Amino acid sequence: MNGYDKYAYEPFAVTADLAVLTVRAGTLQVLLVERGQEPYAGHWALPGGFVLPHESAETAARRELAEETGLEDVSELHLEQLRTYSEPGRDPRMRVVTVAFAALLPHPPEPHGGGDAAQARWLPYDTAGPLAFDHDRILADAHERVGAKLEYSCLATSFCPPEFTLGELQQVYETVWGTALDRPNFRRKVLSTPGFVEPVPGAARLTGGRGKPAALYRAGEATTLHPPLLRPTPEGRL
Amino acid sequence: MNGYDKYAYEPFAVTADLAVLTVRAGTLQVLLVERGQEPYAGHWALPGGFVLPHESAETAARRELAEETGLEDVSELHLEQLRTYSEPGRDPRMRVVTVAFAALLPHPPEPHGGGDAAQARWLPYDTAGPLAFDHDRILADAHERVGAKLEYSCLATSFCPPEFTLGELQQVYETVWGTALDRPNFRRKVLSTPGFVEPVPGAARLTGGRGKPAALYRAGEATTLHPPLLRPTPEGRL
DNA sequence: ACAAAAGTGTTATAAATACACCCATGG
DNA sequence: CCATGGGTGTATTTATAACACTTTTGT
Repeated sequence: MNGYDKYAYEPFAVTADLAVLTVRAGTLQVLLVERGQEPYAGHWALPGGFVLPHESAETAARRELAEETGLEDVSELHLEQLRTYSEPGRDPRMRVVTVAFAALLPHPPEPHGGGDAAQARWLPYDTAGPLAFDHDRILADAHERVGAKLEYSCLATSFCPPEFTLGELQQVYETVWGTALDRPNFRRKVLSTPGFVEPVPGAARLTGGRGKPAALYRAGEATTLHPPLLRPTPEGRL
Repeated sequence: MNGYDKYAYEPFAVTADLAVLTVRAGTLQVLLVERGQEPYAGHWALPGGFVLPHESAETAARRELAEETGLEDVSELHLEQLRTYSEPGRDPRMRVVTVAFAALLPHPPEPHGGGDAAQARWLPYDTAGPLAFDHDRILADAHERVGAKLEYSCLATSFCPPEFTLGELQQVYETVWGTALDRPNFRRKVLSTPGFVEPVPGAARLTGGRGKPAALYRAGEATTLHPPLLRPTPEGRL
């Protein structure tokens, strides 16, 4: 803690990278950018960029999110700080410490493609091939974290538009977890948790072209689920 | 992503700070160091220090932990990455990005006091007054995270010596959560979770000077708890 | 008429909760 | 013999899981 010579060490660059996730047509999708330069030119990578001197990592992440998606108001979106990746050698050029975030979007706008990236696109999570740097791992961590948070938080509504059906909400769980859920039980669970969702007087039919019109709900005040909604057979089982 | 001039920006310093927690005599205690220099000279702070050019944040945290506690083998201890604190102005001297970790220790060795700190000491969590920088918040985040992980992981055994009684294990939960638990139910829950603890043939009596000698257990193979062991009345209740 | 999706009801099982009670030891 | 902590048993309540069944729409 002594000295504090700003230039005593090789400087660290700090970046904020984003795993922007959405659920569309029953699949989990990620917003990826194609790199235009070496290293990893032509590879897909998570959007992100340097944290500027006056910014916090979260501010930088929000700025990158707005640039990449073209959304005007990004201030209300849930940003989940995942963890920080600081292994030496992550980036061949210099020492980069990356603070990773997960963002959950409802109905995805077509990506802006602005900024430095060659192009930005939504790609299915499963086929999001080998990514640049250690972004495969960051993306996997994001998936795991979001899956876990669905169990004990009301986060799932972040994937939904302002008004949604219980079927859509259930599809969020099923898509992220990769398992089917029993509809009656899911319904009871959600409705019996005070503040998870609240009904909207009026109904629309959305899920498919067919079927009975579903009642609409809005996200409620609650943020946590008690008791939690556990995944059928979690991986960590012994 | 263009240019990559290492010195284009004001450099960021990256530090790894530690919330080292232990349970002693029914209280949650934190390892704190007294600062010898401005700013916050005389204030208590979390131990920590710069991440060196060749280190990851976790490696740096482990190094600091060894220096501060004087423990020889720190490689087996559980280090939990909490989150990264990057708000500008956290440190009045320069731009410091801190990756925070929580460490859980069994029977605490008296702190070494080595390194740059004036002195290091275990202090009760409750009375760990206002700390330097934003360390109050980091410490609170550590407490919250550890409390939450006790619910669905076998982390509690990290607070216990290699061989421990179920009473000691229960005391970890009660101390971290600040609530009393029903002993018979706790016992059943722990023993019915395969791989949480495994019995040691032999018994000792530890908790007080009195009472029936308690059977000893070792930590098992399992890392997660299914179903979880939920806190009686979690805060996020609506 | 049929498929598809929403919504309701019922039952069986498993888990969490709240106790009452006995056992072994130190003072 | 009593306080203290360990350990066992059991009933109640609550939550989960697995279904069968009705309703409303589009084709």
